[in-house]
Amino acid sequence: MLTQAAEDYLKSIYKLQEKGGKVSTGNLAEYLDVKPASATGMIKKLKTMKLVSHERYQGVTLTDAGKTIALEIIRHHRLLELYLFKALGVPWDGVHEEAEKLEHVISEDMEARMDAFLGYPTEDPHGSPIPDKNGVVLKAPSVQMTDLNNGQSCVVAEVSDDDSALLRHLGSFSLYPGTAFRVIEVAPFEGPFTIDIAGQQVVIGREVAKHIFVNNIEETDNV
Amino acid sequence: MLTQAAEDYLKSIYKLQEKGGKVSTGNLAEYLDVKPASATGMIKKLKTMKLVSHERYQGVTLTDAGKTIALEIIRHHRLLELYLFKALGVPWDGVHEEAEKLEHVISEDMEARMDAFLGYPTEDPHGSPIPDKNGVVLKAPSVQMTDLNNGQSCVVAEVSDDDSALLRHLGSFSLYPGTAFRVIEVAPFEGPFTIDIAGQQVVIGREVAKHIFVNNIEETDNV
DNA sequence: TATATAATTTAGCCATGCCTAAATTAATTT
DNA sequence: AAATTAATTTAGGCATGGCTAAATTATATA
Repeated sequence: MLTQAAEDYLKSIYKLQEKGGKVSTGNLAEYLDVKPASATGMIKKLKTMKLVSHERYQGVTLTDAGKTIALEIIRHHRLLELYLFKALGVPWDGVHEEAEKLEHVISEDMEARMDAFLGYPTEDPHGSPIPDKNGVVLKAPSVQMTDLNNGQSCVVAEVSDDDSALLRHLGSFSLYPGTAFRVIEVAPFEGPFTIDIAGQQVVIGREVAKHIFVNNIEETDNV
Repeated sequence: MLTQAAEDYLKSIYKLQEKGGKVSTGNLAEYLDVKPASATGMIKKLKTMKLVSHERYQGVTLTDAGKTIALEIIRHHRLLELYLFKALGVPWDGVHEEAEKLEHVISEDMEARMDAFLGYPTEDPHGSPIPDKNGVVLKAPSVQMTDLNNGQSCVVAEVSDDDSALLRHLGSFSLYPGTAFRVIEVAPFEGPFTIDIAGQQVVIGREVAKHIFVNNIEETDNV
C-alpha cells in the first residue's frame, strides 16, 4: 500500500501531464504546494518503486504502473464527489475538499457500491470524466471558453473543481456542466465575456473563463 | 487538529476505561497492537496537550478535553457504521473496518448530513450507542450473556463490533441486536449455551457469549 | 526482608515527508 | 564564449510514530 503523499504525487503528475506535457520538478512542487527539494525527494522514492521515470533535470513521467494507480485515485475522487453530491447533498463547491481526504481511505468494495448506487456514472459534478474500473477514461473533446467568439453558442462541458469560491460564483448564475449559453460580446484587449444564459445576461472575466470548458459549439446569428 | 494516531489512542483509552476502570500502559499497547514503549511515548505527548492525566507507573485517565475528543471520534465511527450499513448496504461484519479509516477524515458537515439522513439515530448496527453532537451517550443497561441461566429469555442489546468472523457467525443464525432468544440449557463446568431463536435451536460457546450483551431478561417456564 | 519477576520507562534508532541552505547543472543574455 | 540567472539536486535538520534493548520501579514470592 502506498502512502497518501505518494498517491497525491502520482495523481498530480497525471493531471499535469494531461494539461501540459512535460512535468518539471518545479511545476509539480508548485501544484502540490511543496518546496522543489521535497518533490525531488518523492520523485526519487517513486522512481525506486518504478512508478515514474526520471532523468536528472529532465522532468518526470508516469510509468504504466504509476498511471494505473493515478487513475485509481482519480476514480475514487470523482466517484466520491458525485456520491457526496447526489446521496448526501453536499454542495458542488464543497465536494472536492471532502473527496480529497476520502479518496485515500475507501476500499474497493465501497468504490464498487458507490459506483452501483450512482448507476455507473461517467462524469463527476464538475463534468470531469470518471475513469472506469479498468482505468479507461472517456473524455469528450472540449474547448476552453476563452477561445469562443461573438455569436457562438455552446454547452458547458467541464469546470475546474478545486476552487470553492469560483464554483460558488459559477453556481450563482447556474453555470453547471450541461448549461447552454451564447456569447454576446467578447470585449477587446483580452476583456471579459458577456454571455446569455437562459435569457439572463452575465459578464464572465477572463480569469474565470479559463476554468470553463465547453463543447457543442455553434455559430448563431443574433436572435 | 490531532493526528490520526493520537485520535486512536484517545478512543482506545476511552473504551478501556469503560470496560475495566484503570488503563495501564500495557493494556493500551496491547489493545492498539503496539509495543508498550510506543504507548509511553504517545501518553507523554497527550499529557503535554492536557488530553490525559498520567503519573509514572499509575495508568492513564482522559481529561474532560480528551474525553470530548474520544467521544467525537466514536460518534464518527458509529454514525459511519450505520450509514454504510443502511445507505450502501455494506454487510454488518464489514462496516467496522471501513469506519475505522473514515472516522478520522470526515468533516463536521458530513457527520451532520449522515446524522440527518439516518434520522438522528442512537445506535449503530451492533447495538452500541451513538454519542450525540454534545457527547452525551445514552446506554441502556445490559448484561453479558454469560450471566444468563436456564429458562431465561431476553433480547440481544449489543455485540462486539471488531471481530468480523464472529459477526458473520452470529449473523448466520440472525443473532442481531433486537433478536429475542431463550436459554434452553447452560452446560455445566463453564460449558456452552443452548438457546432457542425463533424456534431454531442453536449452541453458543462461552467465548462467543462473552461478546454478546442482552437486556429485557425474563424468567420463563418451559414452553 | 531479600530476591525474583513483571510492568513501565528511558535511550537511541529507523522511515516518512516536510523544511532551509548550499551546491550543482542548465538556459539565457551580453 | 563568458557571465548571469533560473531550475534542480544534495545535504542536513525536524516532527511523527513506530521499534529494540537496557534501565528502572513495582509487585509477588520465598
